[in-house]
Amino acid sequence: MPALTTKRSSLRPTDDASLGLREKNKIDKLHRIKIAARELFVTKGFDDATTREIALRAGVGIGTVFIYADNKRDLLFLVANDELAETTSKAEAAVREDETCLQNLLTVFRHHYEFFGRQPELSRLMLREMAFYDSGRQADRFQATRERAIKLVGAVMKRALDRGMIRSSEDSGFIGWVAFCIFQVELRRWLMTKDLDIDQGIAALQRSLQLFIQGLAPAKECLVVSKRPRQSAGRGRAKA
Amino acid sequence: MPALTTKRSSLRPTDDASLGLREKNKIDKLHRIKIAARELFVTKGFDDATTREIALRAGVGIGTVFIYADNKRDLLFLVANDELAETTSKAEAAVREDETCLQNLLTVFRHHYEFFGRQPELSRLMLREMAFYDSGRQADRFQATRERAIKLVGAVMKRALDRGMIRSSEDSGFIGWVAFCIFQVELRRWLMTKDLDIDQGIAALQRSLQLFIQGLAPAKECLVVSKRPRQSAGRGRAKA
DNA sequence: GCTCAATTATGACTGTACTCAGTATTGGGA
DNA sequence: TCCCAATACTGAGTACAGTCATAATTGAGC
Repeated sequence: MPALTTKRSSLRPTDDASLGLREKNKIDKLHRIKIAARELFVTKGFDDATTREIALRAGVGIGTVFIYADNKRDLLFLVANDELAETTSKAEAAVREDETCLQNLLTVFRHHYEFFGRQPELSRLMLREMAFYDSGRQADRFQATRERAIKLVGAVMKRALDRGMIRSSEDSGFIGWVAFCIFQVELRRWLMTKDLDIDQGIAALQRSLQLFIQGLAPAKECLVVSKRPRQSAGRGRAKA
Repeated sequence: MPALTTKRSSLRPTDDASLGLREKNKIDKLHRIKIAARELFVTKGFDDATTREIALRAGVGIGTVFIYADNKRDLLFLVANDELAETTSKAEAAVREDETCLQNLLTVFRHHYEFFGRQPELSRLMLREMAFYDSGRQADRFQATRERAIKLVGAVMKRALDRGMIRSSEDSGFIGWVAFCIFQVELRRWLMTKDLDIDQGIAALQRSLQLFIQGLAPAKECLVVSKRPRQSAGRGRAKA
């Protein structure tokens, strides 16, 4: 069981004497709600974990829960935000100046596969909201972290462009975006598989990214030589 | 168990004397529920349309609604399935033997942009489920139509490969899948914009797909050989 | 320490999706 | 025609997410 709790970098429960009682209580309540929600989501699943039970376990009233998260879905992000931000930071740190573009992409994405693979059911729910979130308190932060990840992929691409390892008329941010598109959909597909084998998932992603890098351009010589084999006789599907 | 929806090509309310009363009633009820759900979803939005009101308007009991759809989300698919299937069929028919790969892709995807742009709020909800649906009665059919669209993109790619308009060591089905990945995420992004201008959305998609087709290869030998202006690519954009 | 406006917490209450035990309808067999 | 099992329909009932008027807590000014 890998540590479910976050690094103690940011929100620590209750020290820091500089804060007033009011502030300390708020931080503490938030922390308890976070812990309770995580435990119940993980053990019972999202639907079967009731907000009342979360409130009970956190030792707060039901109304209090909805001060810290806008709705039940938002609780999901509350639970995941710290860990996801940390995942992105680790991915940032793992990028290597001297590696190939593809290798760096796979490194970044592997960190995310590991994160999402840890709690598949919750990940599926989170990814569902990732696309169209209704700006809840916590979903905002989630989205911000996602932007950071997209930027990171763009940075990887920029480095590769600068060093001449790849070539394109488009700018690195846009290239990163397209790579991120592929990552997102591949991740989704992987999360629907049974065993969730990371190496297998990454291998599939690698294949897609390799295809993206290679492109589909016909080698010029081929175009020149070949005389467009016109087999347009049958199988015409076009109508009207 | 006879399927609820697939008996006839397009469910018309109540003719076909060969059917028993029982069957006819079922088809009729389903039809009324579909109409009622569509009207209320469109006028009041998904959240504000209550299942009770849908039942009332359809002239059935609330329990009956949940015989035909597994849950409220499933009602969404009930409403959209016919139209989406039709959209895919139209897209299939619009593919042209003599067009470029990119052009055919854009034609297929434009049909889908038009469909989803018609009811943006409902589309966003539907797309949310597209990735991870919890196999409700209607969601299954939705997913099947999606598979058909992926196959269609693969077929477009196959044709382009066969005619030498594109080149790749990968098979057409897989190439189609990657193109579909890009389409999906671009569509999602487009649906989050304010004005939902189709030409604008398609232009963005085109840029991504063009990048995919071009690739990022530093083109070792290709670069050396390429003295020829690639005239065949000069088709530019579609009707727009 | 005391006062009191500002902030934070609370849980009874509301409206919702969805269930299921019971009722009504159908069609084939007599 | 009538009967009755199989099928389809129903709405009162249940459990839930989320609200909001009220209560409790805090800390600055005295």
